[in-house]
Amino acid sequence: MPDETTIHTWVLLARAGRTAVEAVEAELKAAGLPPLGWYDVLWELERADDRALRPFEIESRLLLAQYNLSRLLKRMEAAGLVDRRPSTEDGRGHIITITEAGAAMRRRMWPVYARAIEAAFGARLSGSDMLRLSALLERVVRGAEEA
Amino acid sequence: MPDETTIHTWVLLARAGRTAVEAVEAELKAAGLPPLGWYDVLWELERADDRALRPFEIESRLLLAQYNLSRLLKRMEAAGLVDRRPSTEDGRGHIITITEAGAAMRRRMWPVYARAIEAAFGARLSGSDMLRLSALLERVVRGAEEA
DNA sequence: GCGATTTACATGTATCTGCATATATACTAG
DNA sequence: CTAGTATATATGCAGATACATGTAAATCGC
Repeated sequence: MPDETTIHTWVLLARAGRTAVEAVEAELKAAGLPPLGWYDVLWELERADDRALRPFEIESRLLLAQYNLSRLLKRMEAAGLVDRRPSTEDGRGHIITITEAGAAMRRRMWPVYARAIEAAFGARLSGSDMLRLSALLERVVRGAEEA
Repeated sequence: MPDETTIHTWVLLARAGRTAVEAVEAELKAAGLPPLGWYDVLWELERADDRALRPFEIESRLLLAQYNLSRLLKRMEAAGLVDRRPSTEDGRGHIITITEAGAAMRRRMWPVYARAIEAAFGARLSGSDMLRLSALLERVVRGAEEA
């Protein structure tokens, strides 16, 4: 059973994660831009080999539920930010690529995203504290991956 | 603009918070219990004076959107876990109290919740690291409250 | 090389959330 | 007082999410 400190820290972690994301989402929305999930997909695609990924690859990288990603990609395709073509190697599979409009959208989102991170989060900790936090969270996240 | 470490830490924070919550939600669901939000409301009520709070008080303590809480309370009332009566002091207001069934539900949820925290989170950090993480998150959360 | 299982992805349906707005009461200025 | 504004709560509607399940192709066991 967890001790008091662990419980308190867990609650803080949940709250800090939620408010951090909400702050960024609010800025994106205020700027008339799509939500964070769209950015994540665009970014994964842009840095992938050939700017292309299979849905199941995006799913595992972003820890999204399969049905959730399926519909997210449908919306992004409808918005013209990604393209979809059947995989030649795997008859079940699709290949998702980022369009030029998708890359442009990601470039428009980034400064808003970055400024929101700095304002809602970066400004609150010194560089060395940020490194300490990073190291601790890294261990929390890595532990979760195993399970 | 944020530096690389800040961005990386922000992403870790968002991911750690989300997976931490999801791990607990999954355990609650597997045990046939209501989601975390219900627990939070029950807990706030139980530790409040007279085990009663106005909706707007719950809202500010849990950082919930007003319309979201309104509907959450409706569901919990339908499930018999809370009671609602009009406020005598404020004609606009309601007073929410926890029922005996609500208190019993919270007691049933707690061990599942606690075990999930320990497994998904507590076991990954030593006691002293947990204290360090707590102190850092505290500063992140406090900063967010100001804004 | 064929049935059984697994993997990749989609979708119907129910529930939840967000947004805008409604309703009613309280407060405040003059 | 009264008009205007602010606060407390609810709700119609649209969009997003969760769950269960469907479809199709790949892989595995024998």
